[in-house]
Amino acid sequence: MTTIFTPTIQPVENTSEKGPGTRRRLLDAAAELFATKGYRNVAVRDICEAAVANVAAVNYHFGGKDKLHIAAIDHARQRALQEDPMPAGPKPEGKMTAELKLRRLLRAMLGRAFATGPAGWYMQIVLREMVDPTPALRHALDEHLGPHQRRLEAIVGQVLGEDPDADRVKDMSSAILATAIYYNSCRPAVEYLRSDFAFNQGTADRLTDVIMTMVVGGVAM
Amino acid sequence: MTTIFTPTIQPVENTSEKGPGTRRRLLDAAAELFATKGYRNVAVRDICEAAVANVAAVNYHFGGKDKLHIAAIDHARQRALQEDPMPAGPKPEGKMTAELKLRRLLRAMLGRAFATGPAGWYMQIVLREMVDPTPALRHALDEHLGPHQRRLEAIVGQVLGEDPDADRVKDMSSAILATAIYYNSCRPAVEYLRSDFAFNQGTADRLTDVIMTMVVGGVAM
DNA sequence: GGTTCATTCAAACGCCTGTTTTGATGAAAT
DNA sequence: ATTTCATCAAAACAGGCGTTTGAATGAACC
Repeated sequence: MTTIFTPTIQPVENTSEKGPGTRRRLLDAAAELFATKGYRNVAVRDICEAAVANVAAVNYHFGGKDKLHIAAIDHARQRALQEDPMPAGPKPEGKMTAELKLRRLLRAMLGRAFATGPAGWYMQIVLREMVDPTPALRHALDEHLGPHQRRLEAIVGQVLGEDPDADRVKDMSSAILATAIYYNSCRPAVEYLRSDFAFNQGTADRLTDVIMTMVVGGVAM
Repeated sequence: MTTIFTPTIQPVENTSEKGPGTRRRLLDAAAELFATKGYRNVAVRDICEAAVANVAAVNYHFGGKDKLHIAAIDHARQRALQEDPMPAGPKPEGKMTAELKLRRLLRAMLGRAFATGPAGWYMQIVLREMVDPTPALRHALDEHLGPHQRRLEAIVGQVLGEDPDADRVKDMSSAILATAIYYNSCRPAVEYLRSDFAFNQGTADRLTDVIMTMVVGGVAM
């Protein structure tokens, strides 16, 4: 029984020339489509067409649409981190005030919520999981959104000078997350309700200011 | 050509005994299922089974799943208003302070976002339209969420003492709406992220306080 | 009794979905 | 030269979907 020891041969992922391999093209196409249209609104055939691959490729490389979904979530984070390594990074956060830390994290969240292209896929695909859960919900919360939310709560706790487990801290953190979700997942509705609303980085700056004044205003009770 | 004048005979909607007619049962079942599971996650067969009706009934009475969806949205408002006529009603709002008006509106939004049963269907079904638009999006925004949002912006404008069209007013109003959407549309994720979170009216009270302190704190700049 | 007509029903239709099958391809190993 | 094996591709598959069909029902009206 040598088969047990065959190391499932990681196929070297085509480090040669002639562009990325099929597996990588599927991950890119899936991440983009899942992020922009949502898991249930994207057919496997759409992904394969976008990736210039055969319909059977998804099942061959990933074992099913759901497995590809989970892989695409992790892949989206890698793409986002290599394009925009801003948050979570061991930045010069050491001596920043809590308020500045919060401002930077909030700005990064909104920046990604507004971003188009690979940098925006990650947040879009994870936030979609919250508003319309799929079998990948637990993975997204355990590996991605959960840790992020705890980091947010820790900073908000510092700003408010309260225990990170206090209801008030968690409620305010949720309000911040909620705003990111809103602009990220309700984009068509926002564009219809506020026709003058511009989804650009300047707006992200303005919203950062508004929310920061609300949070630090909330400190004064 | 007498046919022109036939009044499309409103079938009296079965005012007699033996329970509501098929059309009404379909509307109730559709409103509940669309609210709890979402338009795309509910099959016409599910609705008909819940309404104890034949599969063809939806097309006979409404002309298609999409038409039933729009009718169910309007029906859900009627059900909500007759169960809980709180918001929008010509209450003694005349002499209230702007802050109190806002508190009452916010409390009503959160109450409905948390509500289970017919009173909660309306907000759930409309907010779902924002995070996962369907062909009924324009109807939901024009007839339901749009007017509500303008009312919210008017009150926030009064609280902040600014023009209701100012960006700051609209941004804060959006943050309030975003919070309602969050607790309403991300319920499974919230329950997983905050296992101690209770979806009850007491929590709605607490959240009302938190958000109010953030908004009025934001006044002080 | 006969006619009309809104309503209900079982069955089927056509389409789209994710998945599987079967065989071809081509480079690497023997 | 032959075998091996990961990869790809075309076709078919089974199931679910929204919708349509055509007949049966049954009360209202002449």
